[in-house]
Amino acid sequence: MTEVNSTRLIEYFAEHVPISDEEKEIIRNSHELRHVKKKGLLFEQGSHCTLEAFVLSGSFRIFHTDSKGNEHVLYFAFPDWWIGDIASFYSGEPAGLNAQALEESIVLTINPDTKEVLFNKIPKLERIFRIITQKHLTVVQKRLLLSYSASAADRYHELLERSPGIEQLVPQHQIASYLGILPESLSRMKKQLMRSKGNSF
Amino acid sequence: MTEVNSTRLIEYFAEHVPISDEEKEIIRNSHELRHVKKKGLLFEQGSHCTLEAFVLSGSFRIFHTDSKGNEHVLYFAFPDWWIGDIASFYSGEPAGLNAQALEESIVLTINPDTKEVLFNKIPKLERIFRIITQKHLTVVQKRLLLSYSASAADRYHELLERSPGIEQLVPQHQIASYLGILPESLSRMKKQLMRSKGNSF
DNA sequence: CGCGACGTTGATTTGCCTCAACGATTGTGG
DNA sequence: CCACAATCGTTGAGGCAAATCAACGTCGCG
Repeated sequence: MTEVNSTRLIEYFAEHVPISDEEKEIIRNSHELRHVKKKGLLFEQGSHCTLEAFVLSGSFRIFHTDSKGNEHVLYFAFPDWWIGDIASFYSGEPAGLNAQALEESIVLTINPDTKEVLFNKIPKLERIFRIITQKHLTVVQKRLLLSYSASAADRYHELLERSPGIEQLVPQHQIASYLGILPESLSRMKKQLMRSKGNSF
Repeated sequence: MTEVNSTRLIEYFAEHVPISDEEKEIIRNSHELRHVKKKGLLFEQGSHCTLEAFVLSGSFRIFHTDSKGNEHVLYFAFPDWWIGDIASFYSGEPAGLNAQALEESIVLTINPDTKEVLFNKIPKLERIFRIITQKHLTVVQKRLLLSYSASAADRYHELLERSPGIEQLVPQHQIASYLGILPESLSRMKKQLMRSKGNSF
């Protein structure tokens, strides 16, 4: 079972660099299969985040709860995505993020020590994670700049372009949270957009 | 001359992983020393960003100009920082960022092809850049969440804590730009802060 | 000196928040 | 299988932080 499900992760790595059979075995043995129930938490703010997870099936929201108790979605994760709290994972500090399953989900997890061993055994994996992290960084940088320069409506359109079909996958109030606005505001915004779009016919 | 100045970069790498004399030579030969005049641009929005630069002396602002012509500072860079437009550097797409020297500055630059060769010759450098990128990512993620959850005043305090002395290094209107607000708003905010702080004595 | 860059202040507007109430839908325990 | 609660989206009234537009003083510098 585990072997079967690790297959997707191996394929994923192999898309970046060639992986030998021996290395595949090492990768398989470094990860653990884990089921997460709907609304189940993979890691939690305040506790040490001791895992990074590769999503095999299902979906997650990674969010932060601020001092006023409000939740802010940092990103959503779907199959082939990695989730984790990098700062906590590598430093041992308490996590600043939560990862919650939006539905019944299956992931492959790895802990910090095992990941370090894995990097030592297969150094070329460092390259893959460098590239993944760079891609993630460019997206977050773009979102930061948009949060300064663009209206909520513009950010909404940017999200829809970058993640088509997102509206069918996550409830609207969580999209609002991702955009940094309240559900009420998104609801009003959509009404406005419908009106101006509708009028143009 | 070049050798002398490359020293800091070698030291910087050596803080992460051991570097042999032979490798030092490779690193030296991969980078070019470059002087940048005050207000000079290291790379520019719309053109392919063909360099990453390690700051030896001076300082930079990395900013984006939006469709309305407004500039937004993504970050400031000081000695020991890397600057570049990752997306453009690796993909060849037009850059979305500008890098401008705030003062007379000196950097070491590397181009994409040379960097790839460098990674092949010294694979353990991948690890260093993975770690650098991760650190950068955590900072940007935190700023993104703060832009949603915190007031401009809170973001201002966060900046001062994370970069003490920044006010002596960068003009106030550029700090406002970094915070995502207008210079007028920062000015008013500081007056307010002075008042409430002053009153507590 | 004169010009441009920078910071300040004022008056007004606006995008989004806050608080509150209310249907519709989902799901769940009795 | 129904009854009730929870979740989700919508709508309204009012408020606030920051933007906008405009004017003005100061400083540094070619």
